[in-house]
Amino acid sequence: MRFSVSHRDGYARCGRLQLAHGSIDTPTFMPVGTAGAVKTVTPDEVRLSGAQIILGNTFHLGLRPGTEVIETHGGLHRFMGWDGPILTDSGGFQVWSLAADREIHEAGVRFRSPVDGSMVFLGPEESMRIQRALGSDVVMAFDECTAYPATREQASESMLRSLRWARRCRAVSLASGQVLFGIAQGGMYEDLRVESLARLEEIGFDGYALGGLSVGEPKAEMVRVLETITPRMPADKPRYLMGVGKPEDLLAGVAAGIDMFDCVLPTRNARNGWLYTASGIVRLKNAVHRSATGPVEEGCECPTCGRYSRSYLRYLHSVGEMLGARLCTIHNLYFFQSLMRDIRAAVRQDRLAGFARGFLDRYASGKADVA
RNA sequence: GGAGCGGUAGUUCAGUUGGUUAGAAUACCGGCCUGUCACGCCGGUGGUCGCGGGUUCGAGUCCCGUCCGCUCCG
Repeated sequence: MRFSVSHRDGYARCGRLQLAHGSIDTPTFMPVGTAGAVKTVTPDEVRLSGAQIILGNTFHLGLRPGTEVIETHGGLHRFMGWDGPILTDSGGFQVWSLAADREIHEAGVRFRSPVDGSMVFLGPEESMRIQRALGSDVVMAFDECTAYPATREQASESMLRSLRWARRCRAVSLASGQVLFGIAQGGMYEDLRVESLARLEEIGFDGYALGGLSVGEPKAEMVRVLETITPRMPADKPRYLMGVGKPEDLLAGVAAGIDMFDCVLPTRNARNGWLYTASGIVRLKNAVHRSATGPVEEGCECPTCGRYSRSYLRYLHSVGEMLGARLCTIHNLYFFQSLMRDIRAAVRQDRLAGFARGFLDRYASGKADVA
């Protein structure tokens, strides 16, 4: 792995991250392909949107189809037909979001498999073993995502456990070319976050992530933690804000010094009829688009906007045609990637603050959802 | 011509021995979705219970008449 920052604009920075399966421009947005697929679209379509790296998930892929199947293909890249970089989430978040029937022990977590209902166990060593088999470029440490709200004691205990687990993850040897990122926790307590980060650095990781944000806390809380902690993350390593976010969050994250983001919003929202545009969100379900012959976004260069009207997309969505979900996903992926391109250009030219103001003005106008 | 069954939300239907502001699903309208058990979740509008009488403190529910639909028998 090689990471180089080529330019800074305040805390914001742009650069290049070289991984086993290719290089990516940072700041970057990673589409989520949890179960070995960016839902509804092909790897070629993902690539065409401008995405350079995608996510896979240890929890889901380990449960089904299982590492034995993926290993017969030589790893996740060939299994799913994506030859670019892949980052795999460790499964820690799933253990948190699938709260039912889970028991957290020092060794790891026992929980009910959503696949067949049996009790399964996942801990740091298991997560590393699975991610090694998947062959992802970036392996994430197995952590415990602290719930919100959490008392200081809960946040501290959870953060310290994640730290002990991080040390165990680091002790497992990965395949050649794979790099390991540590995840800072600490809830909304800044001093706990600082401690988490410092002790992760002592262990030493190839990159550092902020976990446990955008888990239900008020936006101002997230921004506060983001802005105070990010500048204190190691400057020479990639910084990853996990699970975020909305366009406005990406701008806030980059301004604070984040290099990597991932979020399900562009893909999930597409399936639910929300389309992102520079002038706000187009809610396809709204009747104003019933007979709208124009594209989702005037001037958008994505394949969807090039050929299809809002009226047609609304119709496809309303009747549940799969093509609707595909076309909307393609547009949203394009939108997020082109936003990141614009952000990188702005950072390179020392005008991120101005760009953000202009973007947010227009984006918040809500003009997109009017006839 | 006779008999039976059925007419309740735009649609398909529930509505207990007659008992408060008649429900559901779906459709329609709107809101939400942040390391994806998620083509999902939440909410809202919408009905002179075919029509007209009657019994009753009270009728979607019981009685009479009438119209419409389906089935069967002549």
